[in-house]
Amino acid sequence: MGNNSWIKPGASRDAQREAKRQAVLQAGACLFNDQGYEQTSLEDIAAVLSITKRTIYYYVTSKEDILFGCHLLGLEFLRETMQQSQDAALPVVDRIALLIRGYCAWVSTDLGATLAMVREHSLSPERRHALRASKAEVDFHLRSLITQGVTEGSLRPCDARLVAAAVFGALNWIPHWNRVPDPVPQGEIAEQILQLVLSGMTAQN
Amino acid sequence: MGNNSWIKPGASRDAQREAKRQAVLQAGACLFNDQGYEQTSLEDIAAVLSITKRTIYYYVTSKEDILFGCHLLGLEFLRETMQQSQDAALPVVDRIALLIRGYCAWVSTDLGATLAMVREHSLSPERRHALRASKAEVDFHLRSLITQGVTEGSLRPCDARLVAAAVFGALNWIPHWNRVPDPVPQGEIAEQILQLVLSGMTAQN
DNA sequence: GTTTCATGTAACTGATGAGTGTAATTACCG
DNA sequence: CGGTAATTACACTCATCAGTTACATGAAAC
Repeated sequence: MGNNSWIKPGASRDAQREAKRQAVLQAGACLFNDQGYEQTSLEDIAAVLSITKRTIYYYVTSKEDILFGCHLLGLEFLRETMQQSQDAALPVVDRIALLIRGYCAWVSTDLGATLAMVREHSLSPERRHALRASKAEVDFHLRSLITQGVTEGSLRPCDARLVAAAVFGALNWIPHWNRVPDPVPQGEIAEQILQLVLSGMTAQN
Repeated sequence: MGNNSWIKPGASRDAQREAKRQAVLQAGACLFNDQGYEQTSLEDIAAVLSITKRTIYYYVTSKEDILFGCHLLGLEFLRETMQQSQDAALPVVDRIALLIRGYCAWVSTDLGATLAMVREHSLSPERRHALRASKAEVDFHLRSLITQGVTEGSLRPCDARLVAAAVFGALNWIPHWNRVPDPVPQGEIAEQILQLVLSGMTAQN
């Protein structure tokens, strides 16, 4: 490949192959986010990587494969973040804060943003369902944290489903407005959202 | 047209023409939201209206025209809502509540949801910029309300730009998850979001 | 040093869908 | 009624783009 900076000379062929496959996914994610999935041709992705369309098919079997690959890989990264907030020893509020900060960082990456930016219509029904299930898992995780907080009294009573949807809305919307040029550092966004969803915008008494 | 329930027999030809044009936009918005803009063909829209593709071109000049028409018409409806929250006699918090409730109702309509669901890539640069300007106007409206609240002390100090983005994220995300079957009544969503952004989810002391 | 992997070339297929031309037909307004 | 507006039928062009074929070739592995 043209700018073959990602090739690890010491790695095995399989590892290199996987690294290159992920480079395709990464480039795809970036373009999908910028131009939309439908507006991105495989030639576009090939051009970014300085390879030919034919070579892309050496690593994936279809365009949909790239999109779904982005989703799978993205969700893999998210899973790491989610696990930090599973630590039952921490107070619920801290766990929610961990989740929000982690999700915010994640959705600010290309692979994370793809989950929030590209709609599911271009996937086959099976893959669409699989994807929805994974997303529901994340959603359910926050919901159960909220429910737990309400039960133990640290959170005010609310409809956990709707509040979780609102929080994920605020987070998923980030890549829609925080684009180049001049993106706001992801950490600042996380803190503002955290403050908002934990304490609201109203001044205390 | 097939199901010509929208034809007002008493109306003038021009008024009927405009009514039918809006029926095209409405049908387009509905399909765009359901299937995505790219995945919706003009034949699809024609089929919903029980007319032919050729007839659609009697009312619009291009597919992009339909999308942009949805945006313009949708923004027109939003403007009514926005004006309610302009009433300077009301407390800032009440004005924010009016805006959130109104926006929530609006984004739950087909024409409103299109603004939040369909990305701008399919529009010409000029139209894209015009659209962004209109959206920025709405964004700026909430920002200035927040700034005002912070200045007068009714709202806690915060980055108005980021908080407004978070609120609109929560709102714009609604049509992404609140689909048929089994949609949550729009009013319930508004109340939960209001409570969240005004007071947060943490229990008071 | 030869075999397998990786990539390029370049033309090709096939499907899809936007948008048009034209003539004929139907509805309806004055 | 007569004329104009609205709509259909339908064949057609044109562009784009995913995915393929077949062959050549360079590079790394063993």
